Amino acid sequence: MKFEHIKNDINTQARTGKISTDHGEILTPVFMPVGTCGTVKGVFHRDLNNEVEAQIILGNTYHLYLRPGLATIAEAGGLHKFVSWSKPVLTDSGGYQVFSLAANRKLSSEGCTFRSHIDGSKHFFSPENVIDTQRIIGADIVMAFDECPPGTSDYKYAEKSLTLTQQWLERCIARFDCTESPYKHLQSLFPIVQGCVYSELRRRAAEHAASLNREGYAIGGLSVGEPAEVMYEMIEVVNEILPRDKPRYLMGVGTPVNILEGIARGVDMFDCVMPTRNGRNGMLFTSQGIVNIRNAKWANDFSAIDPEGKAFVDSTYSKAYLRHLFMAGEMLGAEIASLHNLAFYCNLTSEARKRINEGSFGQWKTEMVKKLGERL
RNA sequence: GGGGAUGUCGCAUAGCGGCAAUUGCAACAGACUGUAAAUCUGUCCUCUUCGGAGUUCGGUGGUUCGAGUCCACCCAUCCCCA
Repeated sequence: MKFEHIKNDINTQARTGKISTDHGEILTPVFMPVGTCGTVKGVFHRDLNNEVEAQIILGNTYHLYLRPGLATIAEAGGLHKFVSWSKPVLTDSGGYQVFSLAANRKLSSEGCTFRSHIDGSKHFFSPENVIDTQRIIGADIVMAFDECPPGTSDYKYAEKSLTLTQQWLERCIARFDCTESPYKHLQSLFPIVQGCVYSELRRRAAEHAASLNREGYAIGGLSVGEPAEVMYEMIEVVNEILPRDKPRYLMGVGTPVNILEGIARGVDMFDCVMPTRNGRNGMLFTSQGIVNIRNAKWANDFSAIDPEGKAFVDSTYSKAYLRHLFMAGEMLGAEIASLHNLAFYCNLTSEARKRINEGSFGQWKTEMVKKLGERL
């Protein structure tokens, strides 16, 4: 993997760049649709390519390991082939599931024992086997195995958690560097900077990660319950330290405004379930702000879903029709909303790239944040 | 004409002397940030200063401290036999 720095914004820390992988190039800043179980829920790959213009999608180690299982993925020749996606893939390590499925797991310095949410079966993840698993899945970008503490954690717990994450990171790297892709394409390992909401811990984590000299870095453990302002502050602290010539990935974030604020602080990569999950639940991110399409006020609004939207669904279908689909429980509604939201997100980052390259990012960002509303 | 059954908050249901009244659906609103989510939460007779207050279970009377629940008559609907 190679990262080429293209342009720095004049007024902010925003920058554009190009990541080159064996499965193609990624222009940054980029939004990466989440495809946890080998599918971006409700969206055809064809539409991810042509309508959303997704450059890379995510998969999840925990979910794919449990189902369909590594044997199937290996026999298929890796995840790309299994799911018929020829562009880059990034896999999350399962660290987030250690957090979100906390009730079913037991942490130790060795790793994490957990019970499957599918059938209750018992499993064990260690930094080593999580790397091996991601090798088999064949992700272009592989994430370190980390612990993602809640945003409300106290300093003591956050520090302890960070120490564990750092130990796991070194083990991940050791394993990664003595193994190779079974499919002969290059893979890269990104460390994850933790440290909760504590600047001191974030600095410590960023310095440690930076010293390990990897091809890219992630900022994890944000947007997990802390106020947005605190998240922005943590991004600033970390990006001050992370090397400028490597891509920075803010994990799991966020709202359109979060993304713009992240870009302004030097973040290059984002992923979030919001466009798909909220879309399935009837919430649209549009150029005119938030639309809860199930609200009665749209019942007879025959205007386009988003007059400024780039995806075909935006101009093809009306708000009234989309509301009807949701009220009737028709699955096409969720599909249209997911496609629209993803296109909105990817168009937002695409526009950000254009503005940064033109030198007008700062002003545009301020206007967009105002337009999209404080809620976002 | 004779016999039987049933009427509860939009619809459907529960309710068998202490009830503003069960549950489902519908409706209305909210939440969702490295996906255990096509999910979840709240409201859903009227008014409310969220403490309550006022009117309800086809209708009218009655029994009772107390009636959606028991009794009488009436009205409506459905079924069966003529």
